[in-house]
Amino acid sequence: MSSLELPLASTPCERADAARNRQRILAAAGRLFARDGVACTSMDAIAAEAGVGKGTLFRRFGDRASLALALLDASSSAFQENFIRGPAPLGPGALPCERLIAFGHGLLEHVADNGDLILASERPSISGGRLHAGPYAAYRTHVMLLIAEAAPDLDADYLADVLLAPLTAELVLHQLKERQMPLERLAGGWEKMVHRLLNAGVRVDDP
Amino acid sequence: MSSLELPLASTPCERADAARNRQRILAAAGRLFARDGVACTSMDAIAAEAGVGKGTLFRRFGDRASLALALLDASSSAFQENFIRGPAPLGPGALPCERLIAFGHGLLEHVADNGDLILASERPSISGGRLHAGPYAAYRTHVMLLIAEAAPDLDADYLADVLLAPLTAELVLHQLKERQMPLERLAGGWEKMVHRLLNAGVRVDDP
DNA sequence: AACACAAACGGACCGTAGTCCCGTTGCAGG
DNA sequence: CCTGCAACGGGACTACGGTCCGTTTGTGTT
Repeated sequence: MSSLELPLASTPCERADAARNRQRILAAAGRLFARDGVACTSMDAIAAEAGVGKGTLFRRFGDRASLALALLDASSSAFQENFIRGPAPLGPGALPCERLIAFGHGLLEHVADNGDLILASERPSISGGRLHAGPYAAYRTHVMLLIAEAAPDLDADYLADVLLAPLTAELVLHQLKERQMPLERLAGGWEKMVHRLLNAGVRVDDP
Repeated sequence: MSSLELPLASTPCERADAARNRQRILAAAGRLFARDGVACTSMDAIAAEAGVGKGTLFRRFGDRASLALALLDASSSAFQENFIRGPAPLGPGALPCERLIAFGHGLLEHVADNGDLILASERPSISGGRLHAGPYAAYRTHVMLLIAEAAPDLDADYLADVLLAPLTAELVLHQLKERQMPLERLAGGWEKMVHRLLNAGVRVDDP
């Protein structure tokens, strides 16, 4: 645990056939997910479509959730880059409260765009999977720092979990699809909620 | 469709062997869940322990989640009864904000007591399972009414989901077990959060 | 008591996620 | 170019949730 070596980083050259197969698998998974939907695509089908054996698929990606995570990596990293180093109000430069609101808007959009894939990446066999793997830790740290900056009297460590909870893919997709709430309503509700929570005692101008 | 006869309504009494087997199955499941843990108990094992076939098990309870729900029914119904008709501050009689805080405390306790079972009942194959089945709808309606009463200018329909999200079994168990947050901290954080959200502009006395 | 029939029973069966092991192959060193 | 070996490949295998269907059994009727 202490001497954790990143396997990808420590193997400068992945064997050529392995790299080729990884690409094939990612491409095949993307194709099938787009064609049949994430939920209706089995790992067998992905392996077949990629022209590799099942063993290879699981050797490369460990499990279904990690494969979904790998497919999400690009857009997920872009979002992280934006809220860490991007332009205000999402990135540095704006007030913490405004950044937090922008973060919620960005995450809502990210979930609306990549919902099914995120859901698949959050559904591992072990309990509390999404809280361990994936970008949750990064989101959490970011939100915690913003809360601590905006309202030092609050329990930022706890509130970070609280504020991330309503942005969960399962809930957001349910609100969008089953409950037919438009994305703008979720964004507006989030904005007002964050304002009231962080600026308690300060009158918020509602337009 | 017009001359539809309800088959269930015409069979007031369940057949004796069916009732006997239901009891056997519930008892066996309770025993194995207690002995080996919910996550490590297979449906096959429950059927064997109950001395019935697998078909019978699934005929009675539909799927794993519903079986967990049936085992939860007693304590879950008791909690519902309490916040609907029980004594204040959980039941009627207190201010909506106080009732909402008490509701959160009650639900946190319920989750802390029955976490693994709730988790099993929330993990069906279909997406967003916990939002469709189980007591979520009742919780949601209750919370929505309290919000609407306490702060009519808020989007109670949306905020009900938001406030229930941090009380999810997955998150609460993670906070309690992995993050080692004591239950009192979650309760305190919830209380302060609800106060700030519903009483924005009103100074809350912090002891 | 005998009967008829719906309901319940139970285990064979299926699809899927994930594991394992052995034959194969790319790659470095001689 | 040849060789050794560690990593890779692939499919047979397991465990599990869930379904199906031929058989049994409880129950109301005559």
